[in-house]
Amino acid sequence: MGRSPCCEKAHTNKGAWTKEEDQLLISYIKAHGEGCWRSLPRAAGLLRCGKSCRLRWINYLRPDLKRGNFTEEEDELIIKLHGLLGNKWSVIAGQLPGRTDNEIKNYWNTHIKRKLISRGIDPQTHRPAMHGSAAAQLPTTITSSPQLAFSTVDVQVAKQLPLPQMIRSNIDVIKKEMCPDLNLDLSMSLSFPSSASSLASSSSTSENIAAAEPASYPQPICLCYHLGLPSSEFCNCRASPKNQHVLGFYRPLEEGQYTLI
DNA sequence: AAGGACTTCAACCGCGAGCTC
DNA sequence: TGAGCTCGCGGTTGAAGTCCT
Repeated sequence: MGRSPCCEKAHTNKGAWTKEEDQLLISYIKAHGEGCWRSLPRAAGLLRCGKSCRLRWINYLRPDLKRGNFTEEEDELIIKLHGLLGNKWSVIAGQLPGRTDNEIKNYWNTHIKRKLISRGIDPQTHRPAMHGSAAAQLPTTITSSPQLAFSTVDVQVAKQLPLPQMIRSNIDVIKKEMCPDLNLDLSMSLSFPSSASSLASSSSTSENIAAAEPASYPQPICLCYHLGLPSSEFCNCRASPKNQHVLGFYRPLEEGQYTLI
């Protein structure tokens, strides 16, 4: 029944890693690859627990890590993703190649929080900082609380998927588990009638009908753009075949093929 | 130069999900 | 079926470095 403990805590080192320990870990992983963290320390000749080895490798020793300061673009992307996802550091890190969740979490706490506060923005809600009754009067809806909507993120899957697929994955979970009857079609449009004829039935003036001509509609607006995501990287929005004034979020299938979600 | 205050970030801790036996 | 284990996550800590007086 069960298994033996992952390590003998009494015989493991703790605290800062030495160069020798780093070298042992690097050489072992180079030779054998990442694998069973439980058996790695003994196999590599390290007096550390597997958890500590994993952390050291992931956060510090991995060769694909990007060292150095965060760029302005990375800053802004972190802020936007945090607004969408909340403290899902691993998911956010998945969108920033070469950065770790620990690094982003530290950077958020030491730099970005302060930056947002200096802009007059509450770092938790991403809203203008307010005090007292003004803050209390704000509505608290699901749409104003993205952290809630993403609370059931399958992090394992999300970390490996591009952002649009991750959103799709969460929508599936929310549909199935939370609100099976809820229509979560991720399409949006401005609040104008779906056709001139329908408008004609509700209004008898020719001026209104003329004003509703499709040619006079404004360009459709994309939610991804509104969120500030770089279109080339994440956005696959297309106009709906049913209504050219509605932008739907499309999941990429193969080169040039998309499916509306 | 000294030492106290503040900042940074690597590492630890505890927990939950999922897996194994 | 359920106890126990592994893995990975987010929150927290504390040593080391930097700034300020």
